[in-house]
Amino acid sequence: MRLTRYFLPVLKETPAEAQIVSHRLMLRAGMIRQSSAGIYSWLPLGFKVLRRIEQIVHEEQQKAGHIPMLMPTIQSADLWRESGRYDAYGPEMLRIRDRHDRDMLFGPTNEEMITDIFRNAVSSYRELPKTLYHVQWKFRDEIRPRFGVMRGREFLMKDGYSFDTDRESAIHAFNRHVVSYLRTFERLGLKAVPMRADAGPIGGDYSYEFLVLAETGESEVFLDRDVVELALGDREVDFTDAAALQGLVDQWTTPYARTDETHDAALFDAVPDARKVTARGIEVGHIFYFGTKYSEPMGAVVTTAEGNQVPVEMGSYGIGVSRLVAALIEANHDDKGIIWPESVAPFGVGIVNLKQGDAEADAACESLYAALGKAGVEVLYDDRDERAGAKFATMDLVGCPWRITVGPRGLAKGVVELTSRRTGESTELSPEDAVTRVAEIFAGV
RNA sequence: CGGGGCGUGGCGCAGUUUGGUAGCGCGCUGGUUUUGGGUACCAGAGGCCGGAAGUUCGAAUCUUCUCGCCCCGACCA
Repeated sequence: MRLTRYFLPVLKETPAEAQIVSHRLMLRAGMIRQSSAGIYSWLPLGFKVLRRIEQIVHEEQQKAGHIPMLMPTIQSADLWRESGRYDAYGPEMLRIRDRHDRDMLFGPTNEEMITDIFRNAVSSYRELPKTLYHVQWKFRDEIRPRFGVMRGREFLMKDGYSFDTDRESAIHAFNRHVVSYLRTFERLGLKAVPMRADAGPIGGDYSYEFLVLAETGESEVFLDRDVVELALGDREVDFTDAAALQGLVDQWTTPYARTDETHDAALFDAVPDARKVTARGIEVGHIFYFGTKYSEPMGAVVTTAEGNQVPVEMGSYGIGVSRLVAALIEANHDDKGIIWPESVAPFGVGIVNLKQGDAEADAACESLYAALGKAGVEVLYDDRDERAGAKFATMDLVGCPWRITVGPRGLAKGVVELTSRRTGESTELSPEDAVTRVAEIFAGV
């Protein structure tokens, strides 16, 4: 993308309303604009990142055997009256009325709707297990929206729902989610830790939340260093192997890891001092196994092999997709701007033309731009007629992980400069080698 | 919802206490200059001061009502 043809309204100054770093940077980098309290438009750059994250979430869900679909944002109140949540949910639910005076609502979650779909279509244990999911906009009328998309009212969430005949199978579904979430967050370049959680209003007896570790996180977390050091890496995971999954889950959930809300000082004290870690985190995922909480009142039953009718065992599993954009920035920034991990960067590499209008510099940039595009790398070419300083500042702000700097001085020596946004390290190399090098970096992403 | 604060050009702000008809920086436009980390100078454009109703000869400024936004708290992905 050529910057002169893109829509990237960057701000030199920080808008007054933004308090936390991710909100500031998202506004300054032209990723979002507020539309009203807690509701944002996603400008092209922000939208690109949002889609990148969504794509990774989809891929990892499907690797785990979960089935994508899409449910509507607007739901009928009747379903919620069946589960009893229409009254229980309170003013956080945005209630609306259609022209026929029917009570509708903008969905804050989809348990009722998916249960309804399920009960109308499935009646035998033979069709189980199944896990369905979608990525859809939700609305929760927060009392006080804040921190940009971190605590917005409208937000993009991946929510999945598992259906199983018995508890054992349901735990397997739960474990698939634990491991697929670990993989998802790892691919996003984040360190996320599952922590035992209170089930909260969604209910249930088995619940973990996933916290991304970031210095500016909203909640205090207490952990055993052992869990921080765990990583799946390139390990192959067979999601159908219940025992193997249980092993992985145990590995991640046995070491102490709690948020301040569920923190147990006595248990934490049992962790050797050298391994005690106190940090800050941002909740980016929450998973629940809640059994028959919805299937029972809503009559979602299947016939078992023995001929009995039993309510299905269910779980629900959320990832805050739009919130992840902010969490990624909280975990990856410096005082100049954002530093995207390669896996989600809206543009993998930026080209800075130090002397726009100089025939040689222009030509060198054009051929780099074409070659990188051909190599499958997304490029942001700053072809504005701006000073070098302005171009560097913009590139740093929007956070391209790599930058190629092209100017007459270097070209006279036959080199351009390849710089890592994260480390600031630069190497001079020929334009051809720069393309090769960048292509290598992104080949594995 | 309780407590606090703020609405003045695209952004950041001053002016409000002591009413006299709007100003600064950035950005924007044109020009000159400059050119390896947000260049300097010149000349411009752009605001019915969130909205409504009052008080007054006169309101950004005082009064009342209203709308919006932000911060702290309880709540949440």
